[in-house]
Amino acid sequence: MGSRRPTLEAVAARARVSRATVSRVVNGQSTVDPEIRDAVLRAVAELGYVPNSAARSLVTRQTDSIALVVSEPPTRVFSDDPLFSLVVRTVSSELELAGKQAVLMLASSPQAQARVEDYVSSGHVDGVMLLSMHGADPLPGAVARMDVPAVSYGRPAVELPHVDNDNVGGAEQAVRHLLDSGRRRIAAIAGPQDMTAAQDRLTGYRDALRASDRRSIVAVGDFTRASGATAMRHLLEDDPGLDAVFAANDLMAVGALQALRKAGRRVPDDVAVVGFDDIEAADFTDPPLTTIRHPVVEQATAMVRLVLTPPAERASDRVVLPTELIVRDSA
Amino acid sequence: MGSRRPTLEAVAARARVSRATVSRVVNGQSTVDPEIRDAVLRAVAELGYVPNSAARSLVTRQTDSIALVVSEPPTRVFSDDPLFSLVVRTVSSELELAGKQAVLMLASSPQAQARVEDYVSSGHVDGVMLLSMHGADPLPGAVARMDVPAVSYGRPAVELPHVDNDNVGGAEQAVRHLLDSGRRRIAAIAGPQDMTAAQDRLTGYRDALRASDRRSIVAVGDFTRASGATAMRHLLEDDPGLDAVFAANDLMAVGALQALRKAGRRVPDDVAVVGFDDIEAADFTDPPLTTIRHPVVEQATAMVRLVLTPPAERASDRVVLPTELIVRDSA
DNA sequence: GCCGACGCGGAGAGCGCTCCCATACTGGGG
DNA sequence: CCCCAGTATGGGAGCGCTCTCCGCGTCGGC
Repeated sequence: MGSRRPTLEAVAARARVSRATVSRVVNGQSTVDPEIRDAVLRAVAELGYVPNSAARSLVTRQTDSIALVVSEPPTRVFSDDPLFSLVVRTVSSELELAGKQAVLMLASSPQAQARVEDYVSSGHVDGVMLLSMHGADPLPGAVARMDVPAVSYGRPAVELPHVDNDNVGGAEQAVRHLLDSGRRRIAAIAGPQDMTAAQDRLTGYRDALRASDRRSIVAVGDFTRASGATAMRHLLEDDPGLDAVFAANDLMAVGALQALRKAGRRVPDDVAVVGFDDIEAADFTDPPLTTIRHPVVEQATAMVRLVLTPPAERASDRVVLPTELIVRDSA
Repeated sequence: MGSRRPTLEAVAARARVSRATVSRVVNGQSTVDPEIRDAVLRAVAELGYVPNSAARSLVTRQTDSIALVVSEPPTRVFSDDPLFSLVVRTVSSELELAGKQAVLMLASSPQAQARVEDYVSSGHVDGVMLLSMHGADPLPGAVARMDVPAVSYGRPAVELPHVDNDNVGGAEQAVRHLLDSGRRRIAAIAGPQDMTAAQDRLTGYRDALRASDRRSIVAVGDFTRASGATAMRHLLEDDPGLDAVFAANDLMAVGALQALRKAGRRVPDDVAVVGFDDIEAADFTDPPLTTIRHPVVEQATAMVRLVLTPPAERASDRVVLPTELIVRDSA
């Protein structure tokens, strides 16, 4: 083992051809005589030749790997884990299909961010995918300025190609469902407003209410269950007559469910509840949660496709995927 | 934008020194006159120079990245997700501390495995970490044969440096706890025997029983909840007099809990139950599950340390981390 | 029968970097 | 005052690969 790996040169010598010819064979060019091609292939097999990737990418200027940058502090929100896992897995296997490799980078700390920037600008990767939800995150901006294709999972705060689910439309869907079932006084528990998803969901709620000429009543949470419960209590104090609530994510909806029960309101009889995300647990709550499902796998797939498509050939720099209303018992 | 990135050469020209000197400065060698060093640094900053990693690793023969190869079919076992997520995060940030990058690779299909082998042997990475639990997995064997440091998370079926938790000891701990609390007839629900962890846990169970001269009674599950319930039913049929059960993982323990309830046995009064893993849900079962916790983060950290240490300098090729008995209400 | 076209293989440059080695220059001791 | 050690800098080779020429040979058409 210790010995150096065989080079193109060695293969060429063994097959009695030139380096160029071996290169042509290895890279699958058609202009090679079948007989010579076979000889080369045999030499490759005998020597166990594998091209040196550093040498190759030095001249081709591409690396066949794409970075997936996750810029959330680890396990920040518990509900992120399944999402993280699913997105990582989808991205990775989708990339594999295209003959590319996923390089996972965490960018939780400022130093880590700097490392990411260096890594990317040193030409390690052919593209960058961002998984980052906070508006204050400096990374999307930084990445957008580098001359490497970059896309984001979810709408970033800055101008950057991205694929998002239709948060506005999903929220509208939720509220319209409430409206259609005869609810009159529909409150919202909004998410942290430094996240675009939270902003968009609030916008959807407002749009839907405005369209039907109803007043909005909003409490803001931070996407955790506890904050959902607190927000629900406030909402109940402010407007005891409310008969429905739209929570910007399921975790907060679960909190709302608990607060509602504690306040003696029946769900859905007295108050209807709709969540957002369709997390695993939504099916196990009491009552099971009506919610908005968004296509995580499709979104990840679309993101991969986007980053792999040269900007010039893209139909659009922005993909928005439809959401789906999942009706269970809570509304 | 658009234009080529500046090279060492450009920096040298601007700083009016030679390439070699710039290289020395960039790589932090001490033998450079402070004045010249400053001039170089200034040129670097002005030009926004970042070293080309391909060129560098072509000559240094190292890439500063390490592969993390996950060879489970995606989301096979639901309980794997948190583990996957935690290990990935730990490995990634631990590697970052050492100035290395994590390259995540999925090797679920045979083609993907082949890709991994090519990737590794083409010199893309300086080391490989394996996350694979099945004995039938051919990858550990393949990787062990290449001249790149490889380590495994969990004991692999083949000879390969690894860091594992003490599955044998943990199972012994569990059984001993049962023994100490006066249980006389202790059954086991074993995991799939093509996984080393499952083998070891069964061994621990047997060892502990043998030490106290008791007979073992074993049903085999596949680490899922449903299989735990089924196994429990069988155990109850075979030996209605049993008063304790050790399940090789928590998911199966949860299944056992359900089967026990359905059979009218009270836990822990009639039958004591101990699980393994200490998953999130172990705290929420009824009754809360007594279980064996193993140090996931420490294990991942130790694995990183192992792969980063040249074989010659290693104290040992095998690290085994202690487990901890978490006593709740089920036993 | 000659010439152009075309197909295929080879030579060689060069990608951006590191590192060995030679060279210049400094200072201290004899 | 000269020489030699010691130290900082430059020159240059070469890592392994791709790709652009270039040339050779063959074939077909007029």
